[in-house]
Amino acid sequence: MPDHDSDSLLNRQTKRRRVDIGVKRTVGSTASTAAAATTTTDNIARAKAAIFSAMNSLSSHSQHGSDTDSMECSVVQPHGGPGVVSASDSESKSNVLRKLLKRANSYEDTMMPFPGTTIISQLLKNNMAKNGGGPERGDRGDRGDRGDAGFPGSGLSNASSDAPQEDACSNSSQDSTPQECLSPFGRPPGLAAFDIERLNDEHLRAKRARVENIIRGMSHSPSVVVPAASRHERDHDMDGEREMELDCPPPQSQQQAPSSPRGGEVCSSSSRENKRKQRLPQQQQQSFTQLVCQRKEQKQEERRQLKLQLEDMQKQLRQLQEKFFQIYDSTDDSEHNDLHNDLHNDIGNMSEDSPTRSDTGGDDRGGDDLRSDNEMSDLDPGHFLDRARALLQEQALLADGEKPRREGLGRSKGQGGPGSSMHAEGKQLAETLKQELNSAMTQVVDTVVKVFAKPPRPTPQQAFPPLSIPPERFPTVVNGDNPNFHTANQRLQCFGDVIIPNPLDSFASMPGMPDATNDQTEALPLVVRKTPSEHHHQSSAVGAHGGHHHPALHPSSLSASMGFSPPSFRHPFPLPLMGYPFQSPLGAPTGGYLGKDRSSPDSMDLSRETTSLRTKMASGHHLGHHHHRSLSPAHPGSTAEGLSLSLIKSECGDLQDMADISPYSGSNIQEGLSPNHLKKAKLMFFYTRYPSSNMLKMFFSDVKFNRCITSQLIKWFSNFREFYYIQMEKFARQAINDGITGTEELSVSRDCELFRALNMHYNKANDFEVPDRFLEVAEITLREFFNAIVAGKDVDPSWKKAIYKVICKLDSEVPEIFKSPNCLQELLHE
DNA sequence: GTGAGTCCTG
DNA sequence: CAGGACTCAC
Repeated sequence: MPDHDSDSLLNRQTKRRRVDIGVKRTVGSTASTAAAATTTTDNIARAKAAIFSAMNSLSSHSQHGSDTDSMECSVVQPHGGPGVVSASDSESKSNVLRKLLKRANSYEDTMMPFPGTTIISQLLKNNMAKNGGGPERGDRGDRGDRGDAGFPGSGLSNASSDAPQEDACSNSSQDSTPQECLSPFGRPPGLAAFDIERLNDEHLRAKRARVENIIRGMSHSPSVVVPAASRHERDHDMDGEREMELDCPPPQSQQQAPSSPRGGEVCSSSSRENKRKQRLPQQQQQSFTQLVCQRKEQKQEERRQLKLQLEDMQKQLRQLQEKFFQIYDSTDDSEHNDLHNDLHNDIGNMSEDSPTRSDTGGDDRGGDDLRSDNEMSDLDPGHFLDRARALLQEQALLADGEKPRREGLGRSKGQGGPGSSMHAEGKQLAETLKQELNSAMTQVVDTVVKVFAKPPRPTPQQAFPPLSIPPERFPTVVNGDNPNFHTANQRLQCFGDVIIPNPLDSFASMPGMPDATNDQTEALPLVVRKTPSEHHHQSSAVGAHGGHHHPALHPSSLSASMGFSPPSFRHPFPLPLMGYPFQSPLGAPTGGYLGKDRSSPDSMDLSRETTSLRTKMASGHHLGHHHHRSLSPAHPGSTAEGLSLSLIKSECGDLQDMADISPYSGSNIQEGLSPNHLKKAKLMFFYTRYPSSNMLKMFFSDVKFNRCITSQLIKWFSNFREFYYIQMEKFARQAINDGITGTEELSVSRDCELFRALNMHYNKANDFEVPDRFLEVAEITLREFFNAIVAGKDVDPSWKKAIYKVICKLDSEVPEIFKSPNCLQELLHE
């Protein structure tokens, strides 16, 4: 996995870790890497074939799309008369396949309003076919179980026709035995069949029947036990492989779901089987009975997986149907007639044709196929169940009295009144829906196909089901009971999210899960995947501002990034910020400050200070600034400052009294220093360079003093002095350089450069008249520096201390007005 | 040990 | 302007 330069180290590490895990997993569970790779390729190829088939379903509305399908499946499919069932296996095979394909096309036609559903049906068809039947064929599964006999009412006579048919189509290579190639369930995969239980039972029974057939065949030819076994095993493996290729992915997504205990079962079972498989190479002579037992276990696992997958698909299908019904619920009856007719026909298709549909017989779709399907389904109790369910669903969605009309409509699909205006509207709606679904579907399909087409650089044979498997691979497959089966699938699943998006996942989650696409394209290897619903929920929850966060602690993005620390944030309304606007000496709390200073140079100063404060805040201090922001959005500067100061308080751990003061309490005592306090301190510097702590307390009586506040104020003045002395030294040296020889030539006036620099620093707004005394002190200081430098005292590291001593004695008394909290306002208004 | 102050850095 | 390191006096 290529590391992106822009990725942070953490991300890179994470990615690497994930990849490593993935590799470990794969390697750990792979007995034969090469074989596993081949199997993976096979799986990919098959998945590709399935995708292409689905795409064809989308793009091809033609009833003859079966040609394409068969071509892609590498199966030469002669076109025979529909409904003709040959007694020979090969013919039966062909017919069944053709039927299936045709049926699929007819589904496509009827399902056009639901492109996604069409694909789902395709996939389901594949799976169901592999599993040997449709959901509603549980009873038939019984029949098949009893003896592979043909189904009464079904045109198919072989018990194992359908699934292997698909297998043959997708794998296109196995010398499948007739039994394997023939499925007892030559019926269309019904999506409307919501009876999962029956489907699974049928599936299991079909598997069992096949296994028994295999056993029988093996027992009849002991002389060829090993080769036959190999062959059978290979076939079975291929079959299982194919099944897993489609079956596994959805279970994986569900495996991750905490609420899916079956996922764990599958996982454990898979691991168990893998272990078993790894042992098998040393037990080449083990009885086939044992293999059969294992096969049964595997079938059960597959069944469970299939069940989960079907559940997902059915959920999505229901969502689609409900949406569709809701859309047309508001339309009139005529619309219902037409659209519901179509829809129900589709549903009937998915549920292997409903009685109603069988009655009509005038469907647009292939009549023969449908009829045969109907014939089969008519005798199926499960079909009535499905039908009843569909009706109930309709009733729930439609107004009373709709049902009879619907029934009548059901009889004549496509007979909906074309002249109805509502019908036209409905058509428009349908078109819109189609387009939307088509676009979504196209996106997903393109993505999947793209991904599939890229990585393995498949050869033509790999792109589609390989025609043959290298003989040398047989032993591996046989011995390991297809050990690569799980391995490859695991690998596919593990990297499915990144490298190989599972086609089933994409399709399954497509209709109702817009996130599915993102989910798949996201680089989330080995990361626990949520079920689509979970995903959706999660994303929605995130969108809804993370329901997991405590309401009181809703940190803003900034606070979150800064590492908001609730414990240190005891007061809901930090006073530094809160109090500041209310006592602002510069004007009204709400805007007076900004309104006045914004136009003045001082506002820039304050902005700068604010910026610095913000910088400080951003430098890793923890503040509940989101409260400030929300409470005084009009005072970003003061807010920041207050925060900064409150931060200081927090850091000092002197927050005991903070909770006592509320910004609305009217108290003049602030918990922190505001920008105005800083400004005031600067102005005070014109009078005193070395204020004592007591003095500061006196002049900042509106501030609740603590160690931190005092230190802060002292630090302020220290900084003032620093700048002051720096300027003095600077100008003293400059004077020396200018050739001044005597201190008498040195003077500090209001228009001199030194004063301007100082005034700019302490009185940027120039809205305060600097006392003359300060000029005197500045002049004295400058001369001191000049003399010291001239005397060469600056060689002494502490040569300034003597100057400090002198200057500290020059402090003058600060006017009483500075003791007023509103001194700034008063001073600046003078 | 603590506070005040300075120096240096950012 | 703040913070850290450091010194120094108490």
